[in-house]
Amino acid sequence: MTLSEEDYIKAIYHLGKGENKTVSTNAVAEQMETKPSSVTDMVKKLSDKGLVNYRPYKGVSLTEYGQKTALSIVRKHRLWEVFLVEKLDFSWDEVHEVAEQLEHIRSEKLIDSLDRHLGFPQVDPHGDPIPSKKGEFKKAVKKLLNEVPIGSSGICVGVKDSSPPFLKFLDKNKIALGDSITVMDKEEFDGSLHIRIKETNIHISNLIATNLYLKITE
Amino acid sequence: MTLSEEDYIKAIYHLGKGENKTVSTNAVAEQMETKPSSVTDMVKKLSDKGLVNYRPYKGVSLTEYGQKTALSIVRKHRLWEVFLVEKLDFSWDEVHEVAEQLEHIRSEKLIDSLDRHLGFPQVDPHGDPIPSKKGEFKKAVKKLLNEVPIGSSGICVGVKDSSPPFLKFLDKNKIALGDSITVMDKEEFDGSLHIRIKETNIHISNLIATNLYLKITE
DNA sequence: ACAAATATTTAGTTTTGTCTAAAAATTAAT
DNA sequence: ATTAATTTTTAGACAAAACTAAATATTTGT
Repeated sequence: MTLSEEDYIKAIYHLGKGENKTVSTNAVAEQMETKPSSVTDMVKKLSDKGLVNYRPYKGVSLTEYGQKTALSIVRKHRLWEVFLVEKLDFSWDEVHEVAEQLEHIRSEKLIDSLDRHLGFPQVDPHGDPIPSKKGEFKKAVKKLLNEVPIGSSGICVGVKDSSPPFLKFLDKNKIALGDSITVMDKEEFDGSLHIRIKETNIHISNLIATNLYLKITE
Repeated sequence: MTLSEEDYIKAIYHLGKGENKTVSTNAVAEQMETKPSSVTDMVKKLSDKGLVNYRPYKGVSLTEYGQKTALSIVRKHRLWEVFLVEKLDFSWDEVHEVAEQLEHIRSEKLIDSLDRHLGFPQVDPHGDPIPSKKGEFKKAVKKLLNEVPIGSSGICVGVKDSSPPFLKFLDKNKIALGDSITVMDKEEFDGSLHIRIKETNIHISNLIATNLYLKITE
């Protein structure tokens, strides 16, 4: 597998949203920032190698082997992201570019050791699940905080309202993207929530909760 | 800089033994496991880019810019080696292949953070010095243990006598390749040495000391 | 259902890094 | 100091991965 082949496999995987959908040549071209004709060429090669199913004009999907390959790349990418954030103090938004490079390093021992070194993390800093060595992993969904059931926890991944007052509120309450949040309890009366964030419990209104996105793994 | 260009720069650097010697096309070809004609092509390109001085039939050497580049690659390689051994429990002889890949990762922040994370190590697991960010570093020399002055320390990098009895002796005394050894004192009478290895002091004969190589940084 | 719009593929180039075979320069040997 | 041996370069080809422009399918709108 060349670097380029790996990038295509990953692109097809992500466009299929983890589900193994058939995706169009154009979609792949856009994702890869390349031309559709280049995609056609590459997809033929990947098909010859048994990594994808390709029917001209009809699109492309991953074979079982292709999926395994994609999951192994995703696993490496996400483990490196955890490493960068946990061990090297990278922030949430600085990790992607470097992980894009690190995900291509070939060494099974390296990845297994890294996994152990990090304590076998289940999710990356964006709340996305890390596939196991065998390629198993939980699905992640994005939900508004007010829709998260009591007892569940997730990673804060975005805001619905991005007005300065709201962002200022988050800042004052030390709520940041990438933080892990657990819903401890809900008040029936006003829909306000008791949440736990970074070892402290706080109480937030329903309005706040309807403007914060969490990523939850089931 | 492409991966291949980086590999050539590193090869020229290593053939020049850290000193900036002019090296032959053939020597580079052998080091890179490629053909001399390929080297000629690449060396012309590197010359156009200002990384090497090249005179046809006369050989090639690094420019100042080329040396800077080489040192930055060597720095990355050696820092990753330390990481693999110290943090991921790789053994002495497993690190090289993986570090060859990791040394090409491009991110200044990554390397600076890694350096800090590792506690700004001065030498890699083979006892070779790690260039600073600015490209400064101490020279390393390989010496027999009996030639090491009192007070100096180095990394055990090899044996002169590799007979089973000697290796058994080393094993029994918990002396292994990659260990850091400090010479605490010498006995005038028989040339025996008091050395410190892994937090314990032991006493070894002169004969043993004449068969162990240390790498010392001045 | 047919023309127009869009999506996809084909054909022909380009660049990078490699190779082989042949030519030229350098070094060594008598 | 010539010839022989070795080293190095040149010339021409090839594979990978990209591109452009043209041709061909498919989809859409009326």
